[in-house]
Amino acid sequence: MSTMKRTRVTLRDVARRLDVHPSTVSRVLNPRTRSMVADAMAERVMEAVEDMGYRPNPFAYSLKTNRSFIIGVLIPDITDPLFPPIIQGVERTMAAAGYTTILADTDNDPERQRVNFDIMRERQVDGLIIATARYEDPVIEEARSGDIPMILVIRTIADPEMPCVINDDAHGIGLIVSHLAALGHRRIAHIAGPQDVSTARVRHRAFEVAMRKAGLEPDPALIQICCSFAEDEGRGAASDLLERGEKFTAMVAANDLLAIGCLDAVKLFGKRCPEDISVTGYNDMPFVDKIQPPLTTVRIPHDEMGAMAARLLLKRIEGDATASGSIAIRPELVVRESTGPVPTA
Amino acid sequence: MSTMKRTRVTLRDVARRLDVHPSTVSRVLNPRTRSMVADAMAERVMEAVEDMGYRPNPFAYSLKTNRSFIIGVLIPDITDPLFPPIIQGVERTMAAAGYTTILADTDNDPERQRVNFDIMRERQVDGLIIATARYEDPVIEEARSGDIPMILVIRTIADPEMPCVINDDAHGIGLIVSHLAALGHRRIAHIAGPQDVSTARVRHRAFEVAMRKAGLEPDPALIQICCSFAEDEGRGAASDLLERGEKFTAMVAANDLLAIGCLDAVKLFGKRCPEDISVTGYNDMPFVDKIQPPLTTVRIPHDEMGAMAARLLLKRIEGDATASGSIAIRPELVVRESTGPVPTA
DNA sequence: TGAATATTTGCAAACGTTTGCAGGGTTGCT
DNA sequence: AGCAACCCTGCAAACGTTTGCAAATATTCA
Repeated sequence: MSTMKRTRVTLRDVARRLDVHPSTVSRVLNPRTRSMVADAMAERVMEAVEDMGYRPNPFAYSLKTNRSFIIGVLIPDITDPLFPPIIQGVERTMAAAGYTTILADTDNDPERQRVNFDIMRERQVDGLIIATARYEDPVIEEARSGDIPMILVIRTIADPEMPCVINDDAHGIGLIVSHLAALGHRRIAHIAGPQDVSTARVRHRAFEVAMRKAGLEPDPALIQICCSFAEDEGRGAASDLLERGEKFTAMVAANDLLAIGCLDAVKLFGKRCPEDISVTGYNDMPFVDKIQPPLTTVRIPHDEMGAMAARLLLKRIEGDATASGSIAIRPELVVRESTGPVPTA
Repeated sequence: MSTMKRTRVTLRDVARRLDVHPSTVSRVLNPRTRSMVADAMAERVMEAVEDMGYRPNPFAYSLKTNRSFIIGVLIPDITDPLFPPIIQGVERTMAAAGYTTILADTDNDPERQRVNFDIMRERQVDGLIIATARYEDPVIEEARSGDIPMILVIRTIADPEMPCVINDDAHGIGLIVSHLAALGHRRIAHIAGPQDVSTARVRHRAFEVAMRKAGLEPDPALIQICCSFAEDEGRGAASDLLERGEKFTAMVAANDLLAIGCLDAVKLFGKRCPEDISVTGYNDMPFVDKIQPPLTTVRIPHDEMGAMAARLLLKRIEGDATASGSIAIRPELVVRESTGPVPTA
């Protein structure tokens, strides 16, 4: 075996060695055309392919067929613990189906979202999984009519026709609110997320309807809207509430990161959680059971959602355009120590 | 503007429109050959390119040039909070340089590492950033002689010639041990990581030399070796120690995840941290300051390391093969509340 | 002015596949 | 035996670029 394998072995090389035409080799290798060639020949071909260590050139293939077997994933911020499990779910099921995943982190910036979207388009990805959707998202809207299949995950857009894999936010918030109501809380604050992303928006609405359903009137003074799903935003919003001297015994944060910020604020103002104020999160992200106090939150199976989105996308790519339909997963409540009975004031 | 843009516009299309040869257009677009064509012509070409919305076909380009402008990243487990910042660092600097990043999660499995490595090879990546190296790693060893540039990050292999971006583990462990020694600890346990990865191995050795340098003799009975960097491994190892009734006042875990497991075990056995036993981690991963008690650990700038690895790789890809050399970053100690003075027994 | 040289563009052959079409050889059927 | 039907394989034209070489034109210089 020569150590100088200058150039990779090509379809033509193996054809030459067998003294057949390249197309024959090609046909043997392609399952769809495999049956066109005689078994004996196929046998010989496979042997030579094996022996020579032939590997198809993906560029030539893609150039010819316009299929890249690459799918793109758009993530708002990969350091947010929410997203790695999703990526993992996507990557696994895609890899199993023979696809490679290319990743772009948009840093929560619509401008970078657009740029990355274009890059993926130029790379001719076979499909796109998007976790960066804003509620009204021009990039996605205008790309919909395009030729490239895409699935939203976690966040969706205004148009209900858009295929997506999300969780049932209304249900999740319902669980939280009735949990708190059952503990006797009546004055409950809501630390809402950025209203241009669907999850934050829906959770906000859901909070109000859940309150009413529990026989409580949501107080506008107790609703704070944050600009992003970040810890310090949560801290700021909760501090605001506390500073203004608002009266409340529980805070429903739109996500775990915000909730952690709230916890900070509670400590900062010399209050205790849950004795003075209960706090809840959303997502049950990793390690949220290790913080002090362990956070009551809502669990979403993020990896599973990634996998589902991938499967949905595969169906679309493989032409089953009818196989549309979105999926909304039912989250479950996980009660820990950040919620407790309302203080007997 | 027709809404039916059936097929993307090609180099030939814009050439035809200008009544020039495709090669001319190609030359205008390529910075290296740009000077070959007259300015006036170049002007016209650019205009047409702009106007027709021409985008080069990456497959054709790659097929011709054997350059993919794709780099691969091999990660052992993307849900380990250690790695997202690295990925982010890599992705950002690569994107800025015009490269796309493809990601593979090997799930800590050598077999999957090999498979993913091969896939990337077949995809003709221009370079590889590898965070999955084991100390003796046949896959990497045998790929070294290959044509494809690669940089290790975080973990390295036995051969010191291999280019990598790591942290100075010996220094980091030194900081930890002298911190504990200064607090009066004399019987210090070490919860080591899997010895087939360089970080765990080096930290283990470093622990012993740091102990001696502090005038203490490391007790083999106080050294536990875990099979993976996982929480439950840490819990198991620490429980073992406690169950055996070993006497010690501090535990140096090889990383934060193991440390969290240790903390669990301490609680489980009715001890308090840091009053009874001090615990330290390594990495200063996100949220480790929020757990109870906030963890004393060693900080590594993961995103920065990702970026450095990317820059190093770019240099190699761009032919500056001389620009080798590895980088070892000096970590810093961050003291929180999981370490305290030795209990006055 | 004429030859040498420099500048600009065109030509055509790749790069490694896929695939419609056609031809040659077998087989089956009447 | 003759014809149709089939099965297998080869042929050649793509796919959209890049690039060495040649040709044509413009410039320089003595």
